[in-house]
Amino acid sequence: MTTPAIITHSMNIMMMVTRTKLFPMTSVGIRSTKQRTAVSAALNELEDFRSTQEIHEYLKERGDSVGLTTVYRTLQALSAAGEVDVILREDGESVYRLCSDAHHHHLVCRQCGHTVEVEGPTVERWADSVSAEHGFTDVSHTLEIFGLCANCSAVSH
Amino acid sequence: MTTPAIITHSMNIMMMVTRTKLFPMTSVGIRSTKQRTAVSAALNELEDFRSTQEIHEYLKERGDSVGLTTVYRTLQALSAAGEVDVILREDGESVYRLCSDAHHHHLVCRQCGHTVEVEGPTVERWADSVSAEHGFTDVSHTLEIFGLCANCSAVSH
DNA sequence: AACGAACTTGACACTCATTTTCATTTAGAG
DNA sequence: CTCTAAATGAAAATGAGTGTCAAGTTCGTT
Ligand SMILES: [Mn+2]
Ligand SMILES: [Mn+2]
Ligand SMILES: [Zn+2]
Ligand SMILES: [Zn+2]
Repeated sequence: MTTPAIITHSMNIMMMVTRTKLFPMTSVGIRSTKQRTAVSAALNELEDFRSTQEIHEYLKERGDSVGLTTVYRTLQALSAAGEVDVILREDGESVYRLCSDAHHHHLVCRQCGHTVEVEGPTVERWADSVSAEHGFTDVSHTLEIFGLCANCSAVSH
Repeated sequence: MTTPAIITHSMNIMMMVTRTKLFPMTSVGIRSTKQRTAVSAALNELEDFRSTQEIHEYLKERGDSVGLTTVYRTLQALSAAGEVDVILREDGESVYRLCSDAHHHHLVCRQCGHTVEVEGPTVERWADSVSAEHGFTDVSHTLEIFGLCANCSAVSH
């Protein structure tokens, strides 16, 4: 009953297609450029959260060199548009990842960066009710779980 | 049935006493200095999360001038020792606060900084179980709720 | 296909929180 | 009191992110 490799591969392809997000050029005045396309492509290929500098480096190695300033601007625009998720690493650096559309949180390996999306309807309700109890409005929350993934746990004995 | 001012004052004193935490000088080689005492005193007086620079400024106005580098070092040592809580503001700057001992999270006003400690046993269990399901070990989590406190909500109509 | 206004890019200078360096001062054990 | 490891703080360095602006590109219009 093991999942055949071929199926896993197809699933990966499906996931990539599902994850594809382009720079939001829908509204007037927003233009499609090869730099924005390259950044979107990089996010599409990278599985885990990456910093602006890492994505810039990735593009350079890949051949699609894009100015660092442009990578900063593009990632910020994508996150402002809600097309990518951002989290602050413990050192305060912002890292980006192309995620699914639904509201979710992350389980992040602090060793290798491996990321799993997780949902918790109970947590959402708790956050809403505790906010309301204290009269807070216009609330948002951040919730991330850091640890060692199964792989990294095994490696370190 | 309004709480008399005198009682409120006593309660504040009690809270201050309860909240008091000094720099951890228990282990050998750790010394008690007037700078560390001053930083602990400032944390004791400040209610909300404050940045290193804000605490440095507060000490200057207060008369207990301490070098900025020393304030950085002291706050980092206190947070490493678990004596104070630290959270990353959305701009990536670290802010510190003297909190209660028990594990808890925060409801933070993004306008005025007013902070409320909140607990959520359900959330803790959820975080543990979802981590276990994915084989993660050595997990920790961050969870903060940002919004506008009742006061700030009222002010902005 | 050519035009041109608005948008975009990227090299470079700059900001500012945090870290490093290191000469000087200080806590506290003996 | 003396001595020395620990601590301080002024100054320089670091580095992620931002502002500037001349040059390049996109795309609707002609
Ligand atoms: Mn949530
Ligand atoms: Mn918790
Ligand atoms: Zn891992
Ligand atoms: Zn407020």
